[in-house]
Amino acid sequence: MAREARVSRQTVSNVLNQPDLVRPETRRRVEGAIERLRYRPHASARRLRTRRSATIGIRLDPVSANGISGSVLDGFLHALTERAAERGIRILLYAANGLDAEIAECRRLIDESEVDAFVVTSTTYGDRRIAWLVEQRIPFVSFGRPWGVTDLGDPRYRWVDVDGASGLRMATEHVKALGAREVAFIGWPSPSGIGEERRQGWIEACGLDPERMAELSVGVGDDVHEAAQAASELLDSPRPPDAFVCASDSLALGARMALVERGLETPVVGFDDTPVAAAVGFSSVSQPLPGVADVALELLMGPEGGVVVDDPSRLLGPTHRLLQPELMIRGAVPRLEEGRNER
Amino acid sequence: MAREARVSRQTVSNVLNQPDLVRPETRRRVEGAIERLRYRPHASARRLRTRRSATIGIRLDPVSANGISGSVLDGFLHALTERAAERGIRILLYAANGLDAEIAECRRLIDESEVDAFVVTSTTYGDRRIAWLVEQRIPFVSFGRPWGVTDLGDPRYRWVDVDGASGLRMATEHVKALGAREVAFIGWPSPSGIGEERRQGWIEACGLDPERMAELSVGVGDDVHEAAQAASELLDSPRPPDAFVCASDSLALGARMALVERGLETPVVGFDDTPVAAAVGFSSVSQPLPGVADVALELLMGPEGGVVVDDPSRLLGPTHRLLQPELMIRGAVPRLEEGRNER
DNA sequence: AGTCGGGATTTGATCGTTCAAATAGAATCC
DNA sequence: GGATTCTATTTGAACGATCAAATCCCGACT
Repeated sequence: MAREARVSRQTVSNVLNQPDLVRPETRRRVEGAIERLRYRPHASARRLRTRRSATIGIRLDPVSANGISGSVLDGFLHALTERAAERGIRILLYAANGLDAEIAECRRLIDESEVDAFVVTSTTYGDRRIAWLVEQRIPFVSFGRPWGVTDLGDPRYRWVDVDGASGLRMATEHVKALGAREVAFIGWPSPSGIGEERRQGWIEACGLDPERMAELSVGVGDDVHEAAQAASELLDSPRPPDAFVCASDSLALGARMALVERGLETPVVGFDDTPVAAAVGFSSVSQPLPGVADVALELLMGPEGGVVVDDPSRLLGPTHRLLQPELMIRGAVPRLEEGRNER
Repeated sequence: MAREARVSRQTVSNVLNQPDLVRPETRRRVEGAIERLRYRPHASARRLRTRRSATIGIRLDPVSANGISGSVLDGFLHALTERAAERGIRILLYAANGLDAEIAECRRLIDESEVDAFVVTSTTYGDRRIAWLVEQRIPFVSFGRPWGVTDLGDPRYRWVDVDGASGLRMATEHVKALGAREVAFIGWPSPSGIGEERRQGWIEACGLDPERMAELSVGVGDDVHEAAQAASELLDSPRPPDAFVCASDSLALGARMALVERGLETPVVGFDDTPVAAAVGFSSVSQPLPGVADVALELLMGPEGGVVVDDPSRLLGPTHRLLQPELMIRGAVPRLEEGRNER
């Protein structure tokens, strides 16, 4: 290769990595040779020398754990892979059963220099993985706030998340604009950071007095039938709500089925904009996954470039970001016979 | 490291890769040192020397294209990652818009020695990717038969798939065992290899005369509303069917909603056993994804070991396998109020 | 005793790249 | 004119592992 362009190997390397160091004339000659020989640098050799893998690890968690909203991780993964490719970064998957196994796997990936950093998802209260990563000074970013962590602003912890309260505010205001006056909220029982945050958005926007609010707010497991039952009870009560906003598409689907059963057209809004929402045709709050992926990479590597910044304090700028969701509005699909959606 | 165990670097390498070459006493000493120093071999150095990346590439396709059944790829990916890890193999993601972009990306991954092989999914009629991979002699295995390829048995093409006809046969027999006599089939319009195969299973098991069969078989887009409308028409006809078997969970969900609307309990069976089926509570044909992942790796690397076999003819044994699906049976959930599912 | 055989271990070379330092060449300065 | 500076390019070494060949060691055989 170097011979073909009559230059040294280092010049070839420079053309690829620091083109401005090379005289334009030489550069063209080398580029010509690269083209002719279809030369591609050997990734492993580069990694060995630079001591960077240019690869980010992400855990794929069990499908069963995700339910209908599994498509969120899916969409995120897709966006992340695309955006990372633009920076010359690869995404490596790993799987693990349980926290300890995951920590062990992360250790392996770092020790063997398979990855430079991790993207962590599905964070939980007092997540052990995160404590470990911080302690080991392994670069990572999490999609999801550190629920239960005292210092949300700790610069050693980089995170990006979507503002769920804002999402439910939008959802509530949307159904009110459609004419609803008494908007019910179906969420999960209290000890859920995400659920409580989403409920907060509804509280802020529903405009009901506290007593009525208590009547119209229910918490059930993330399950279609539980949600359907809860919705049924509300609908059969003396003062039925005239709209439902929900903390997830599973819950929204439950509400929707309760409504279908009664032949009602009451609007329902879900959360996560899963394929189910698109297929069934109800509105849903959509997380801006490409944006989340962008920000995640930015928090790891700065506004551009493909090198992971080890020390977050060198990033200049905040080490966490909260993004705004978007409401995907879908027609009410009054009767099944008339319904058609975009696909 | 080598010093710590008072042996040469090569002996350390042997302990790791060919332990039986090393005297047990020495081996123990080296293993002790490995433990003490937490030594882990550097993946890139190994890859550079061995000229193998021990990594398999797989494309993540756009979420929008998958709809409700996106969880199938998800589940497969998870199983594949786990199984590959057991063989010391990693899974690398890539994304691409369009066939040409995908081929370009594959070329890069191979040229830069990022991956040793590919797992191809979502195969289509006369898939160009596959022709290209075969021509370039790049090792790959596809999850999905080569629809439209003349020679299904071409040993240069390794594939694994699930027997959809068998799945629909099981589904049909199941609802008949529940007492159904006239089982309707909701599938996709003809020019779909997968759809036609699944229909075939219903044809074999439904036990109806051709004329009645034609009445009870409908083809619509993979869309909840279209399916609901088709189911509605059948239900409102003079001789309504007493069960539905469907080519996908989207279609099954549509049928289910048409039934809920009418307060009926007619059994419905879907395909792919997505989270939707679990959440809503209808039976569905489940693809054995861990098995598919196992077989895919076996076709690439032989019954065990972590080295991709470049020439399929050295595999001894068939280069393609058709697996049997399993029927996930769920209670009919007669009324929403009583329904509870496992999660 | 010397040689042979074979298992265990070591040595030297190599994979393909980038880093760091050296060199060559041209332009600038005093 | 020679020293100085700067740019463009080359050279030697190193990254950390494995391959292939060489060496060492020990017991068996002649």
